[in-house]
Amino acid sequence: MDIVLSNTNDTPIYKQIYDQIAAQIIRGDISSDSPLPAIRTVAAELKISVIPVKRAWEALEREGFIRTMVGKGTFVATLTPSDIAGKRHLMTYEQLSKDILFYKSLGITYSEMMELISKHYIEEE
Amino acid sequence: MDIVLSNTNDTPIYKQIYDQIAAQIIRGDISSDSPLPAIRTVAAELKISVIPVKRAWEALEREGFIRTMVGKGTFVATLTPSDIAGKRHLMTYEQLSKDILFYKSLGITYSEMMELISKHYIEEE
Amino acid sequence: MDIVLSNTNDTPIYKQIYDQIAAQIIRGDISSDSPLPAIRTVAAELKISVIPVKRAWEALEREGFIRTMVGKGTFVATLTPSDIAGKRHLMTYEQLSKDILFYKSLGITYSEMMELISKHYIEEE
Amino acid sequence: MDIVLSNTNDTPIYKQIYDQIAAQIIRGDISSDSPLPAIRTVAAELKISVIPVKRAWEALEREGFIRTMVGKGTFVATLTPSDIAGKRHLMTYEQLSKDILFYKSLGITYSEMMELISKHYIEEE
DNA sequence: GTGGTCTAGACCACC
DNA sequence: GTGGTCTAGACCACG
Repeated sequence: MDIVLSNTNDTPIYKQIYDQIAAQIIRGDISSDSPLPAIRTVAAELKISVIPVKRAWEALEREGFIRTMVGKGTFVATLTPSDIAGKRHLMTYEQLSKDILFYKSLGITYSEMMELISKHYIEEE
Repeated sequence: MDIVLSNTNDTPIYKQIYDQIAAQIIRGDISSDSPLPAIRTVAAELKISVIPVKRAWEALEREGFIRTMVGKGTFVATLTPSDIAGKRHLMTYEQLSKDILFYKSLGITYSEMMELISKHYIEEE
Repeated sequence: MDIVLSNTNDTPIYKQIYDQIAAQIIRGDISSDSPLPAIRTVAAELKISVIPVKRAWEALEREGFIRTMVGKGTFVATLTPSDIAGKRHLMTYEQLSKDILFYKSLGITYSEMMELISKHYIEEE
Repeated sequence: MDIVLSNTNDTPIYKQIYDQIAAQIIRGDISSDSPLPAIRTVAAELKISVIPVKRAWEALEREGFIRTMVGKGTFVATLTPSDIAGKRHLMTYEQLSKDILFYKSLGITYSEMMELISKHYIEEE
């Protein structure tokens, strides 16, 4: 479980956990059907309460990333490549459309956008 | 005052107002020194309380977009083109870097990103 | 009437007028019994409404700086040197005690205060 | 939380709270990272609405005195001595320069000023 | 439990 | 008329 939490960030803790696990599944860092650590273990490792971890797990289950088997633990769902592609699309689409609208509303043109993206992608490598 | 509020959106009302007015000033839709409608007028038009309007106005003043004269009203600040460019940069930069990090964490490559942007820019025209 | 108004300042206009005229009387720039310009004249010169000028005049009269003679105009009151000393004391005392309390609450010591004052008095000459 | 509110004072409640908390942090009466009471607790203790308390907290956060963690509470920021010195300077400088200008406009000389300060500092001890 | 936001109404100072 | 501040109450998200 490679999870890094940030306090300076205003993103809620449960969301940070959700995003990072979802990303790891989408990227294939965690493979289908592999077991996830127990909620309490994660909470202890991250030195936080179990509540946000539980909320993240619930969200992951709701979105089909993981499945819980009572008494046995939680496991990454059985995902086909097309499942993963679909989920990846889902996670990018919503935020992206919000952002694009925002940038367009500021009068950012397509070419300016392209330039900004390139710059950031290169800058941060 | 072209302001459109969304309830389905989880963005707070005052932030929606702030973003839209700031965008209008940045785009030049509202010119320097022109008066803004009274906060109570805006509140009435949008059928909301004065509080979120007031909060938006306060934020706009804090960021130098407008200036308030008690008893006289609020006015767009006197902004030079470079002022505007600076504010535009400020409003895009922070959000963008957050977003880029998010997309990269999902394993989105540079070319995929470019593709997504193009698609959205074209799609929504 | 040497009056300079500031919009950037959050001090109300009527108070700015009041303060400046009172200061001119205290300093002796305007002598006892000399006539003040008509309210409308001042308003026109300062390019503001008559209302704040009127409020300033009322405050000046209330504090004994000027007296109004209906149909004849307003005049600086007849002030003895000790009257002036008293008024000067009045205008400094209230603000000063507020300020001192504020600076003391921030843990500013007497010697620090002295140093700051010296610095500002010299700096701004 | 030693906060004393004044009704006779024309300073808004939220400003009084802000000033006093900021002063306590600057003086070191409240140490870095220590928790502040819940805004609703403070509101109840002071027998006022949560609004002015919230506004004070927001201003304190904006100025870097405290940091808020939703669901956990608010805490004094982690401040180095030089941070504190900087904030102290900031809070004194602006007000002082305003005051000095005011007193100078009344014809108060440097030596008179010094005398007044001494008198007040001694008087109120 | 915590903070974040909003409503509906009120009173005040300033122009 | 304008903005500035406050109350008393409510509902929500987060931990």
